[in-house]
Amino acid sequence: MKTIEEFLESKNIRVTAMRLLIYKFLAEKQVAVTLSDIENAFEKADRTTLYRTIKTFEEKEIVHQIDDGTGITKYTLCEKGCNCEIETDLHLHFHCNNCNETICLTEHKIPQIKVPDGFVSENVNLVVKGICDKCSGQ
Amino acid sequence: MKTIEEFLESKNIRVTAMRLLIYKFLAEKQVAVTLSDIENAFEKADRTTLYRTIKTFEEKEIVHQIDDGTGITKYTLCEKGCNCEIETDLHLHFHCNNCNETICLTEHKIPQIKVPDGFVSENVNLVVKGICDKCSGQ
DNA sequence: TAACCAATGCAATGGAAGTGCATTTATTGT
DNA sequence: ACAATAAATGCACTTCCATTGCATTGGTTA
Ligand SMILES: [Mn+2]
Ligand SMILES: [Mn+2]
Ligand SMILES: [Zn+2]
Ligand SMILES: [Zn+2]
Repeated sequence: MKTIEEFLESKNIRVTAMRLLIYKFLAEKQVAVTLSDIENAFEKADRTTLYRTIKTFEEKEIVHQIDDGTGITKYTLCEKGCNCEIETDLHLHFHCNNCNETICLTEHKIPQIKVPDGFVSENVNLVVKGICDKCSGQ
Repeated sequence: MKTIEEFLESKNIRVTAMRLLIYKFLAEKQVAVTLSDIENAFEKADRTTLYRTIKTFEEKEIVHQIDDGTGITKYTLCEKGCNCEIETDLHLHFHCNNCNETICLTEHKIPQIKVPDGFVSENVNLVVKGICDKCSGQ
C-alpha cells in the first residue's frame, strides 16, 4: 500500500502541501468535481494554483476530465488501470438530472460503436443522463 | 412539399426575413454550425438576434444542439422524425479531429446502454471523435 | 388609426478557462 | 551552509462564449 506521497513521486510530480490536500479531497469524493468545487473547499488557496494543480494531475494521468454536457469540466481520480487515452478502455459516465452529480461507471465499458465507411473512430465520449441510485431511492 | 414559410408556421413561430435566412443557411450546411458560424454568415445582423433565433428554433424543435466536447455548442436542423428528447431515438454524433467539423450520424442509433441497479437512464449523449470520410481520403 | 405584442438591436454582464509575470519555496551543486 | 537554479504559487489580467435588460422597430389586430 503506497502512501500518497510515494504515489505522486511515482508519477514524477513533486509533493507539495497543496497537491496532497487536493489529492485527498478528490479521493474522499465519490463524484466528479468542478474547479469551483475545489475552490470552495480551499478558499485560502489561489484559483490559479488549484487550476494548475488539476492540470498537472491530468497530464500525469492522476485524474481525468469528464465532459458531462453541463458545460463545466469535471475531474475525477483515475482508477488503477484507467487508460484514459485508449479508446477500448473507456468507461461511461453518468450525470444525475436530480442531484446534478456526475460519476464514473468504471466497470461499464462503452460498447463498440460502428461508424460509416470512411470514418475512423479514435475516441468516444458517452454520457448517460438520468436519476442516480441515491436519488431514485432504492 | 411544404415551403419553409409553411413549415415555420406549422411550428408556431412567426415568419421573419431573418428566420428564413437562418433556416436556409442551416439547410444548406451538411455539418453542425456554431453561433459564430452564423454570425460570420450574417455580419449585418446582430449577434443577439441570431442567438435568439437559434434558441427559438431549438424550443420549437426545429434544430437540436450538439455538445461535441469542443466546448462550443453546435446546432443542426432536426431531421424529419427527429424526436430529440426521446432516448430511444437518439442518434450519435461524429466530430472530426482533423477538419474540426461535427455531423449527425442520423442513421446510427445509440445502442442500448446498461446502467447499474438503482440508476435510471433518461438520455444518452454519445460523441465519436476521429477522422471523417472527407479527411480520411476514401 | 391606435394599441399591442413580438422581433430586433445595443450594451452590459457573468462564468469559466487560460496566460504573463512577479514572488515564494524547494532542490541541487559547490 | 550557501549560492544558483528551477519549480510552485499568487495576483492581475484577458479571452471567449453564453445570456440578459432595456430601448426601439415592425407587424398584427381591434
Ligand atoms: Mn471516468
Ligand atoms: Mn444530431
Ligand atoms: Zn442524483
Ligand atoms: Zn474531417
